[in-house]
Amino acid sequence: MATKTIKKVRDADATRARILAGAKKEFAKNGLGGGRVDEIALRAKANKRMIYHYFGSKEDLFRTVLEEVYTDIRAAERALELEHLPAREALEKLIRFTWDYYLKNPEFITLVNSENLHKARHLKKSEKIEKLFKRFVSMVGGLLDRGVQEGVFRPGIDPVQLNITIAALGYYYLTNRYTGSIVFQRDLMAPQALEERLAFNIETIMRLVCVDP
Amino acid sequence: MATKTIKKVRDADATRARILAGAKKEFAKNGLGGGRVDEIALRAKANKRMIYHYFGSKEDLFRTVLEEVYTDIRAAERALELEHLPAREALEKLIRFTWDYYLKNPEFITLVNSENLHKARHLKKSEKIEKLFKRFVSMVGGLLDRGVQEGVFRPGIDPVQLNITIAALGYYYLTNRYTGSIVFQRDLMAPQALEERLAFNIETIMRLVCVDP
DNA sequence: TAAGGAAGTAACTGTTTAGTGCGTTATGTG
DNA sequence: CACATAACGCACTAAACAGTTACTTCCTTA
Repeated sequence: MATKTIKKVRDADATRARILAGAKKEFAKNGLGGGRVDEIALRAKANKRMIYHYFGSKEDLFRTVLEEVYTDIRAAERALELEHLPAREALEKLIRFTWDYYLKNPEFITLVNSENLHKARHLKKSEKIEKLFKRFVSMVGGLLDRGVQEGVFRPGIDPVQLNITIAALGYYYLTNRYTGSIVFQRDLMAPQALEERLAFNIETIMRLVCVDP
Repeated sequence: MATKTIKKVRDADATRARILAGAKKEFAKNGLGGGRVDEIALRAKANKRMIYHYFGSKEDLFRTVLEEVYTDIRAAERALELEHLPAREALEKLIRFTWDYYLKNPEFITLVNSENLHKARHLKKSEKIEKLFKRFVSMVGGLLDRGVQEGVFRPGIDPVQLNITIAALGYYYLTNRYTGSIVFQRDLMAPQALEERLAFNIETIMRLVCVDP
């Protein structure tokens, strides 16, 4: 059966994409320092030479992976279209989304951690990131203003602090899932524990933001 | 001048301690995967052979470093003696302490991150950790109960969830200081920014816990 | 359809790495 | 003082590593 997208024996785009996906997995699992180029080639079913052909170096490959994951999460956030919801509903939806995204994309957290271990030196070289976030912060700022007008949110809350707080509540719990399960002696990843935590996070933010929580 | 503690040319305890301190720095800076044993020997002004003599392997050295930093933070927490303060004051003191400790001991955060990247496989082998935390959780539990009796805290708050939340608010901000400063386009580590964040964290927790915030 | 460039490969290089074998030197003890 | 033991250091190994050389194979297009 002939299809429009014939599977080529040689396909630059597909190979590049496989390498990127392989790199994401490998770096997420072992960090930048612990990640192995040979292992990435293996995962991507590509020759190691191709990695250097398409990405130049291990560090540049890591930078590209980072750009991709940041672009992805912001795109998913934009797709929520929070502008069309009442402020309170929109806020709860954002909290739920952030939690679910971290839960379903654990590599996002480990990659960001790895980048911070390296003092964000790869992100510094990236040009496309800053614009991405400006839009996001102003969206949350608009959401807060709208809530104040509706009479449901307290005025004077900094959108950046709120963003950080929403992220923090989910991120910390999930990035420390392993040590946390040991020191607190309970399975933090059990379905019920996850539900409880999300409810706790929503309550924490609502009490912080709402006039009448 | 003769002193009680003569500086010996050969001093097993001192060498062991220097290695441990060097390892803490190196692992904190580069993670377990990126940390180099040769570099640890250099930092510790010890021969690499001694590392294997005292600690057996790189992994066991990492485990020992982890045990040390967890023991240290819990010891500092105990020294707060929160039992002797009114509940509300005690809670605020705990929030401030957590923030300050992360700020002054940034290696704690990076080491814990590294351990979580490796799914806590070193902590799993450690025996002294669990007891350490049991005491801590029950202390916070007692604090919450006391606050309820005093009529200042809401009843029914899970001490583990509260612990996680207090830690999360500081930890996330500080572990993501580098990427955060880029994406939010403000210096998250500026003295004023740090003050503002601590105040925001205290408000978040107080609104969550207190009857009349 | 032929040519030229791009996609892809295997085998290599020089270096770095965790870990060791074995000899040397200081130190507490009888 | 002697001597056993523990502290220490040199110089090595085998493997792993990021990156490269030199080559072959396929695909596009003129």
